[in-house]
Amino acid sequence: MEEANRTMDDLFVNGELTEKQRKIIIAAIETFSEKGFAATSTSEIAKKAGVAEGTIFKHFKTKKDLLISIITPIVSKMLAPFVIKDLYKVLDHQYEHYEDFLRAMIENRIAFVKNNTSLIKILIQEIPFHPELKELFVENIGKKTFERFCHLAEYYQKKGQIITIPPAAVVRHTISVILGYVAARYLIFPDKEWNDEQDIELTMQMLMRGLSAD
Amino acid sequence: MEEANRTMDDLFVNGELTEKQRKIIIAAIETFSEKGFAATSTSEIAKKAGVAEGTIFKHFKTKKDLLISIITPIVSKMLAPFVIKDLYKVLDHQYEHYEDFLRAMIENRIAFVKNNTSLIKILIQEIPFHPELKELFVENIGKKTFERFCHLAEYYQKKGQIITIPPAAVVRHTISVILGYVAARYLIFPDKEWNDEQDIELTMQMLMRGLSAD
Amino acid sequence: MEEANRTMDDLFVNGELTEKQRKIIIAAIETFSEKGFAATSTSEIAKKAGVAEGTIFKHFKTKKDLLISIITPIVSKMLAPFVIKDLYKVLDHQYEHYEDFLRAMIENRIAFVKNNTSLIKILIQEIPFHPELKELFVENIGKKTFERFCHLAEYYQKKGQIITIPPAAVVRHTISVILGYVAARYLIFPDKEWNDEQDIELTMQMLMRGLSAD
Amino acid sequence: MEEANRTMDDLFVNGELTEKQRKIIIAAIETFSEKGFAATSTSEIAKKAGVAEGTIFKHFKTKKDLLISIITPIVSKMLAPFVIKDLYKVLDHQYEHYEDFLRAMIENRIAFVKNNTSLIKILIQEIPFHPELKELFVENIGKKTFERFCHLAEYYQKKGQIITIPPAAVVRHTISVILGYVAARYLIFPDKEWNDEQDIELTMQMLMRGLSAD
DNA sequence: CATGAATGAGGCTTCATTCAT
DNA sequence: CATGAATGAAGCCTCATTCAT
Repeated sequence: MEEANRTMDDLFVNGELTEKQRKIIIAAIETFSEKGFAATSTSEIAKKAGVAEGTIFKHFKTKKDLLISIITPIVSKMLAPFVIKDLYKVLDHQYEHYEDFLRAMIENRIAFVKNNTSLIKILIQEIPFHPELKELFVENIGKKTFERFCHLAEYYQKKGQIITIPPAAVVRHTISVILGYVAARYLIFPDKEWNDEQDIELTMQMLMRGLSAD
Repeated sequence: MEEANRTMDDLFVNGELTEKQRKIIIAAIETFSEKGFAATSTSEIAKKAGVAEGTIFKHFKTKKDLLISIITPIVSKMLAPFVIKDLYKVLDHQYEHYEDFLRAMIENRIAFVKNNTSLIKILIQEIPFHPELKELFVENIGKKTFERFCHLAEYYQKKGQIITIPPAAVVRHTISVILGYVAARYLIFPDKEWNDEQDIELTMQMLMRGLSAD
Repeated sequence: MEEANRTMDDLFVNGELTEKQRKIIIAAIETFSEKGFAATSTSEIAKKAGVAEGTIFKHFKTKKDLLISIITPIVSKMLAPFVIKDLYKVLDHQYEHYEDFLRAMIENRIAFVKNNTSLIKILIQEIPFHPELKELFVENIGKKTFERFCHLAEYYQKKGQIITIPPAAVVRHTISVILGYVAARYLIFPDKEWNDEQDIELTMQMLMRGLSAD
Repeated sequence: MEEANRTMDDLFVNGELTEKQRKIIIAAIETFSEKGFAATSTSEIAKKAGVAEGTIFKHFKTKKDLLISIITPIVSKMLAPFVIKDLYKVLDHQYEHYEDFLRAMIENRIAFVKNNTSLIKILIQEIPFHPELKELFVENIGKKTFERFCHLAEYYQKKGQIITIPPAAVVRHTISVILGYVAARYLIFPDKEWNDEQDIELTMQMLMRGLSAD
């Protein structure tokens, strides 16, 4: 596990996981994200984790169970609560402008993606093939987060800062732009040379111009 | 095969494929996109194609060969030339405004995604795990297409229509917004109720405001 | 087919074999002797022979049939009759001494092995696994040839040239020595450097000393 | 496994082989020697060994691995050291005459062949098709053993007991005669009626007469 | 708790053989 | 006569999972 995935430890260390369980999960994350869930064998995970094959099944009834044990925390404990907390904070702090909020947001998201590359890759790869995961994701991110975000958008619309079109459209556009940048930067072409500060700045400009009232 | 994948037939029918080969490819596309490459068994494909398992291997040396035979055409024959031709057309027709170009573009892309949902899903899912595919993709789309797109952006910048920031940023932003919309609409939440015309209109507005000079 | 297997052509050309049949047989001999019967696929033979897979089965009902069609001639048409004719010649010509007979014999056998390396390899490899072949061989070589050889030995024993022990023992010993040399020279270590003339001379000496009366 | 292969147990029992591994090896030896390596299926071996097919591959990475695990011990642990030890013994004990040495030798070899018929059959059958095996064999037997044997021959030549021709020729001849007898007796016609004592005696006589000085 | 030998179902692939053209 | 597409049985091997130690 490289530097990049620092949060992972936070996710899986503090819990009531034993040392072996942690090793298994770490190994599984690494391998799943490299080769995909279906192409990863439990024996490979066992070897990489330094445990016996049987040990995996003592802790995770099934290979799929292991996948779910990996994905659930990101979705339900990390993404959702994270965002939600932030959103509350946002509403409390009352960022004066949508732009301020977005800047906080984008920083936040970038940090998250940076620290969880492997996990996010797994999430993206496996969601389409596992209905439970999809539901988990849609319910948490798709519904709760999206809804709150919409309220926020409305709030800034009422303040006259951003155009008054259906807030859902604002939100989707905002997410498109941010995720588009983050995905290109960290998932698709992580090895290209990037000028992070400038790129973010430009992206913010284009996004804000597109949304600002007037 | 549902309605949605109409272009597929264009891709795999006209060629010098025999009936059986076509059936195999169709079945493979369907299954790969539903369950993923690694989780699909050749026996399953054979059954769905109404063919003996051995027949698959008479036509495709390897299971992976089958995957490549499916993906190569979308990447090299469809996406790239498609876009490139369009870009030429664009330069010939001399769309007066970047917006006109974008509207043509977006329509074009939407049609393409609509008709090739399965293939695109496979492409997205499998690229991370197959270096050859990744290279194929990067070389064709990432390089050629992106470059031409940049030239276009510059052209409209010189005409004073869009902000003068590095054209690459303009292009990335444009792609983000378009792909973000298309992905959400056709790949991630195809079953949500959408108001296509309005959504596209709004997206275009936000995009154009973000990019227009002044 | 290299120089070494010249007789093969004699064996399979003159017969009523069509061109295709000959090509198939030549290809089969080459491959069988290189990789063994069981490890050779009919498709490989077809490719090497430049014919369609089906063509093989038009001419040889079965893969095994092809093997038998290859081996039978060496055993029944070549080895046996060859030897037998020679033996008659021997008895006619009335080689004065057993040694003269042996020298003729050894030359004869060496030429035979040299020209039929591939075929003999196949013969040796496959006989143990195919009872019909074994019987074919035992009947023709083991019985007929051996018997005649014994009569000859007796003949020279009566002439007082070789020791009077059971002729079968004389024959077996003679064959051991000759085959031992030939096998080492042409089958087992064909690539070692050999001093043919001297080696044969010495072998003959040791053999003759061992057998000569007194 | 019949009586005949008693030594096999010595070869494969004492090692650190588990019971299952032993069963697999025994079954493999039996089947390989009966039908040949290529014509033997792993499922057949499993069935005969009373083991699941997968178990074979837990212990031997590959079918070929199984073959090598069978052959290596005969070549490297049995033949070579056996002979070599004997040769030392020979030189220590200082057999007075080459004949004494040969008698010891022939007895020794016969016992070996008797107890390892199956293994030797496999060895002979498979060496031509597996370069690694060939090298293994040539290196151990062909080189080391042959060389030592030559020194011995020289030794008896100097003692004036056997003819002074190149020792290599003496050795090859000796081996021809002994192997010729042993092969005929135990491998080719094991079912013929043999008069062992007399046959050996006669063979020895012919061999010795052929080699003795004067 | 942990191990790893054992399992047998199933995966990919090859093969001898058939048959319509 | 020849072809080669098609077959399905069988081959080698991998895998998730179990269980006795």
